[in-house]
Amino acid sequence: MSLATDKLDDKPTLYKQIRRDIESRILTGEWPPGHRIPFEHQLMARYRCSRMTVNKALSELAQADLIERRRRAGTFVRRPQHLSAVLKIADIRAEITALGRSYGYQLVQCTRRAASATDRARLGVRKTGKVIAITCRHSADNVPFALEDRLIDLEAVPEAASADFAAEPPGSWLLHHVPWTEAEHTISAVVADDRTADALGIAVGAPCLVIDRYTWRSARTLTAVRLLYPGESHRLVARFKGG
Amino acid sequence: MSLATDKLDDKPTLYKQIRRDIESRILTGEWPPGHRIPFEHQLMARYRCSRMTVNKALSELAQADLIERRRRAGTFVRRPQHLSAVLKIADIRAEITALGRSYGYQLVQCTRRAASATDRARLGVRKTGKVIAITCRHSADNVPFALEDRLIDLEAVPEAASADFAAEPPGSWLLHHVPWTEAEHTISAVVADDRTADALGIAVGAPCLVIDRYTWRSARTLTAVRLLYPGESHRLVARFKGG
DNA sequence: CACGATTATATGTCTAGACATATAAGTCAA
DNA sequence: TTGACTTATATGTCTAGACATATAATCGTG
Repeated sequence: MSLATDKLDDKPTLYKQIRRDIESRILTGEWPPGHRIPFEHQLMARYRCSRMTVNKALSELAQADLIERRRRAGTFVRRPQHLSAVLKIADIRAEITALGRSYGYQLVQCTRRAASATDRARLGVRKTGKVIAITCRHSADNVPFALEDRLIDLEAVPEAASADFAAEPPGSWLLHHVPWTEAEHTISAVVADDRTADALGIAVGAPCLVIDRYTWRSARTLTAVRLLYPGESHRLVARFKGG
Repeated sequence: MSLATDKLDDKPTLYKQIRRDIESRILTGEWPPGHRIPFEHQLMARYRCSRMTVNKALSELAQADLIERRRRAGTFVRRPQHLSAVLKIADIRAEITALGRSYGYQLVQCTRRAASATDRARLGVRKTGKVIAITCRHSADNVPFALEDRLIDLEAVPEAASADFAAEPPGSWLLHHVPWTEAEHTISAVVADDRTADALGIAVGAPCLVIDRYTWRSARTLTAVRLLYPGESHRLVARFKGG
């Protein structure tokens, strides 16, 4: 699962910018599966570079299975490749709409506070600063899909103070407004406590799949999020080809 | 995480041959982790090609995290990465030893029987044939690591009849004796039932991470396996870099 | 010896071409 | 209509250069 490769604090190079631009359009759903990406010669013109530079960006996206390239036909956005896609997508809205289901969002709670000891541990910061704590729920076809519990470091992401998380899911907002250099996902399992069970409409003690995601920009934690999926219903699927 | 390798029937191109040669030396252990692979200019000379061709091969291997490239220092074989290991490796023994822990294996049950309706559904076959059902436990440093529940279709894998699953874990045996063309992993969460709790030494009702893996050879299911990992202890970690 | 400055070198990116090749689309005949 | 043939075109691979940049090694100095 080699996902992307390069730190953002690298000197941005042209091919990485091209790759990023395209990847971002795909991951946000702006270019849905099946969409044909501009031809290499069009990208050459847009970015005023040689074909090899465009080709390098597209080749890497193809190697990551984000796009499919067909001679004479062009380059197309692939359907999400299961696990890697699920793990890559930082945006549940895109995940749900990619499944062809209707997306719903409810903000449960959003508070701004000085970082508690727990918050600081979670974000890996020492200094006490302000944080935003968000709890919200994502649903697919009006059925609860995932419960999100997020902490945003306001020192690292001051712009978040002015975002309206009642209108836009924090994942989407961050993806569009905040560049990051590194992310880590951890998958585990827990049983639902009262609050989780209530929010997801499942029984207390029912299994939940957990994805913890930490996002950094140059060694500084921007946000920590825990996503809880009803364990029996939601599945991460990865399909491989052997040799 | 592109596990998908290039088709064998591709016209072999030079950069692919270079990539394959190097990959093969790494995977066979001929070039162990830390080994410095030849410099680009040496590979240029060996393959009589331009640097861009060598560079393309090496870049792809680097994107796949098989090698690490450092300016001025050279290119080095990387240690196997964790998530890709978990998802790629069809063999828990390799997974545990890759973590530097001691591997233990206990066969709990191994029966050979005519496929029940449940078995047939799980394997996706219609005809009633013989199957082998295996339950076994893997441990790391003498602590239960995973419980395995496997079904092997004896029609599709007749050689399995003569394997000794008391001596060798079925995953290892299959990996070494049976070629496959496709595999699918599904990750979900459940709570431990009596039997699972007992086998893994955890409480009934404790969360477990589940990996279901199906393996096919040309549309024919060879084996279906469910792996249960104690949910709090075992974690699948994926780390990404942004661009 | 310790440490800062310099240098050599391997990789990183990029160009402006070239020819190869798969294939969608168009053409034409049965 | 259908099948066979042709053509146009987008991607696939490759070259022989160029300059940039990080850093291991070396050198020099206190």
